[in-house]
Amino acid sequence: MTPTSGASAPRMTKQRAAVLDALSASDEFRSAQSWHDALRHEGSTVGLATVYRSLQALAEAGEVDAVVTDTGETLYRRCGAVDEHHHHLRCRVCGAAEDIEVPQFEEWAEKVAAEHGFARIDHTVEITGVCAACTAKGH
Amino acid sequence: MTPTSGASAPRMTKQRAAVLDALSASDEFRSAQSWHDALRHEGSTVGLATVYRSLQALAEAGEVDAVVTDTGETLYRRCGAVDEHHHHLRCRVCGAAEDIEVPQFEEWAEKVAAEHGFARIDHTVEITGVCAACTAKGH
DNA sequence: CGGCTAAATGAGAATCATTGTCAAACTCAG
DNA sequence: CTGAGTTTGACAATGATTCTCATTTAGCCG
Ligand SMILES: [Zn+2]
Ligand SMILES: [Zn+2]
Ligand SMILES: [Zn+2]
Ligand SMILES: [Zn+2]
Repeated sequence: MTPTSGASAPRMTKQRAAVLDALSASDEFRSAQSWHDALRHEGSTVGLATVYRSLQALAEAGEVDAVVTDTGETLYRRCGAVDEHHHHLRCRVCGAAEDIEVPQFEEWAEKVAAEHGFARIDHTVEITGVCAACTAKGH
Repeated sequence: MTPTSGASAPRMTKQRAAVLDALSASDEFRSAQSWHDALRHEGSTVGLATVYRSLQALAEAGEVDAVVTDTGETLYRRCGAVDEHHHHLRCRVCGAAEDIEVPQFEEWAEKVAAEHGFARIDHTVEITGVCAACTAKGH
């Protein structure tokens, strides 16, 4: 065992940096496969598995947000407010999204859950639609 | 083409009835596979594909509710308030759930979306946790 | 600056939930 | 009852995500 306690920070490999870069350059929610494509188009040779692993790690670390679509696909996005808990208004067509806060929702959820005897509460609040740009394009 | 207009109501086959029965006998959110298992254990010989098709049809018809878990699995449940729009407080361990209403949420969502130029709004609000029974069992 | 070792990568196989295929079985209007 | 269009079921095919494992590499030490 390593004498130093705690979990060491993940290594900063060039591929992880590339993933982070790509995410930082766009404000859209995209799937792992989509981010992988983007990286390849930029000349990177990252493997698909690595993109999946990086995104998962980043999501767990709270560096990026992840949402699951109604088709089961997981989409990732680097949000402006890193680490801050928030929700999203996302375009189903292009993935563009904005962070939003839902007034008093957290408190309300806690209360309702407690009233029903539920513990270890978690919640999902997402609003989707078609953004102005996509609507203009006829979507 | 059939002279009568519109889509005819889906046929009531014994397997679709069986699926509906199973759903009506439980208040838990379960996956298609899980419902299929349950039906088989009851002696039914329904095929897995049929269970999937039935659940989808029922969900589209608004007869049952469907939620997508964070692992991408779709869970189905026959809710007390059929056809009424509502949200859920669900146990991540056993699937037990209760219908809940979120005060003024729909109106709020519409407003926020409109302010951002989004059209064809939809939303997801789900609260999950571990129910009292499951907590007692040490989950 | 090398050397070293555990962590990270990539190519491809393997999973898993879900969907598609198509011949056979079935519902139900007439 | 009968015929025609539906629905079913066994199984193949998908598609997203995960796993395997040999190979590379980041980060640490001297
Ligand atoms: Zn966000
Ligand atoms: Zn858009
Ligand atoms: Zn419900
Ligand atoms: Zn429970």
